[in-house]
Amino acid sequence: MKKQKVSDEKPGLVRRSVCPITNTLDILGDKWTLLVVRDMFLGKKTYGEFLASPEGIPTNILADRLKRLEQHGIIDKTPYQQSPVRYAYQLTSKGQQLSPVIKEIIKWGLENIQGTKAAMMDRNK
Amino acid sequence: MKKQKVSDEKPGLVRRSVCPITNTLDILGDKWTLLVVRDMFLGKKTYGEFLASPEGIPTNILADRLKRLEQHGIIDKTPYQQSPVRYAYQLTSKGQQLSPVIKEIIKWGLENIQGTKAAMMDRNK
DNA sequence: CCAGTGACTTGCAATTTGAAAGTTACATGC
DNA sequence: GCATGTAACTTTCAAATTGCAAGTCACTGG
Repeated sequence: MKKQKVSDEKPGLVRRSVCPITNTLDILGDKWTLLVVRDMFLGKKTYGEFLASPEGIPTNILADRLKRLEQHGIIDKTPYQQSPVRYAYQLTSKGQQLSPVIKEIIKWGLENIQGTKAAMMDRNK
Repeated sequence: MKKQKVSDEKPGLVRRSVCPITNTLDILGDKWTLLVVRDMFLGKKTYGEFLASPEGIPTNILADRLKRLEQHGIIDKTPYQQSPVRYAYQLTSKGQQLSPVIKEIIKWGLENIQGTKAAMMDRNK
């Protein structure tokens, strides 16, 4: 029932439990993070492309989530041009391994929430 | 019989998009909701049992999440005794269908977050 | 009558969210 | 040269949500 500090790791990190679900939720458990990951599976790469998604993520939230995903090694950021510098984000292998999670969430949503559509998950659309 | 879904849009419902991921996150996308679902897969049934989990969910959050899960038809609540009345929560079939989602999250967590352990997901513990 | 238990509800401070506006660094058109 | 545009953020601040603690309610058992 006690929250434990992780002995060897990053100072400041408080682990709620050793449960893999709990620890995954501490990284991905909110309304926006997985939508950014979804967009990257759909081939989107830039800040502007993420902003353009239909859900309308606020700019400050997007910046924060990109930073956190990067810190957790789920995505990485590289400049794809200089003058002016522009960045491309992409999934690391850790991020790509989220594919089965995303897939099962899509499946559950389509089967259990009326009005959801698979169409938008089509990459060439 | 349980009450049937209405085909009309619910009055308070604001849909961010038709994406199944988005709509799933609007129900389950936070740090606590899936932990309650996890506990139910582990056989826990009562308010007190959920409270006793190692993450230490606050009482008001637990009450709120149980209410929301019930409203979304993912769990249901029945009195298992009278005088004083005591309630048991259980997953509906909609809730049980979350099993593959949970399974993939556990898998990702175990493979990608150091210090997580499968042990606690054993039912007879 | 009093303590204890299970299932909540309430109060309130702290944290997080989100809408909008501002910033930085260039590029292009007039 | 200057205004406008664009991409990628950062800042501000009110509103909403979270989380700790305490309180409530309906009993039971001693």
